[in-house]
Amino acid sequence: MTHRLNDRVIWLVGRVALRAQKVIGEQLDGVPQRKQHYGILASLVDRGPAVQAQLAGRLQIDRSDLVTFLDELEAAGYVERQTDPDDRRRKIVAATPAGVAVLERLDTLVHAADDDLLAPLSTKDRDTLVRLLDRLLPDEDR
Amino acid sequence: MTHRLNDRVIWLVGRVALRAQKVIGEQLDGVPQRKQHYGILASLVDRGPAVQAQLAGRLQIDRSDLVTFLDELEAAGYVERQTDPDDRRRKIVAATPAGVAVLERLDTLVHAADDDLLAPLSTKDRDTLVRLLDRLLPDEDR
DNA sequence: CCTATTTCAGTGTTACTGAGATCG
DNA sequence: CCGATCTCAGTATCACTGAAATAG
Repeated sequence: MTHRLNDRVIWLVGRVALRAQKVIGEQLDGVPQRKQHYGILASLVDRGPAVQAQLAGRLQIDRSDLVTFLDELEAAGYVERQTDPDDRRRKIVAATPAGVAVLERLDTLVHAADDDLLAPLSTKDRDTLVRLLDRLLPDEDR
Repeated sequence: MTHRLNDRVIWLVGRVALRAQKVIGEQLDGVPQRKQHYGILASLVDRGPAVQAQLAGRLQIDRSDLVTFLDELEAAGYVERQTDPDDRRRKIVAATPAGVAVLERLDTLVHAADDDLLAPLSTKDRDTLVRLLDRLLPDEDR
């Protein structure tokens, strides 16, 4: 009870996320891609192509915002949108080879940002933190 | 390397913070106070009165935004601003008895939100998570 | 006709920036 | 005159809302 704020995860995680945002912002400074571009490419590469609505659900990005991010990635040649032959309302999104390449460059930066953020923790503690945070996400997001 | 996004704390913590924000939003629905009001009151009560700039630093709230939140809390009678007699540029902010009371009501809601967010974790794991997250914050924020 | 999907425009929220006012 | 503090107005970022367009 002495330090309420340090005992409330709701508060703590917001603070840490704010700091994380700054750190990743520094790493991506001057790079035309952002956190969300990284997330989209990573999801497409690691988990395969997806229909936009699925992809939005997977990443918990608003379907509306996803349109914009995909527009940007498509314009840069990093993803492709193809109409689903089985249901022409849908568009299947996939990463291009150039997208895979840029993802790997971005991942280096994101990894560096992680190292920065996690500097106070040992390797073991980092793993524990990842595992615990992961369990807080709804199943469909994993 | 199979699931990049689940291994990057920068990404994970953003997702969790987003979920946390929703959960606390639900708990505070209909309550005129917000997360930041809670944070301010908790800091003032648990760590004592402070000059605005210090308080902003402690909470990592922008000094500019703090003005607005304090205006609201002061109008409601939950905090008082007094000019520092030693330096009349400064204003010392303190919680009033009414502020202490409302903090305790808010804390119940925040605690409930935490329980909701942390539902998948055991008590022990929750403690571990709090401890790890806390270590990621710069010293001056604790 | 109704539903699902993508897209677009507008809104709300939250944090930040820069400059003015006051005071030491 | 300089620097610190608080305040105010405007900007930027990011997520959300609601509806149009297209198609099953």
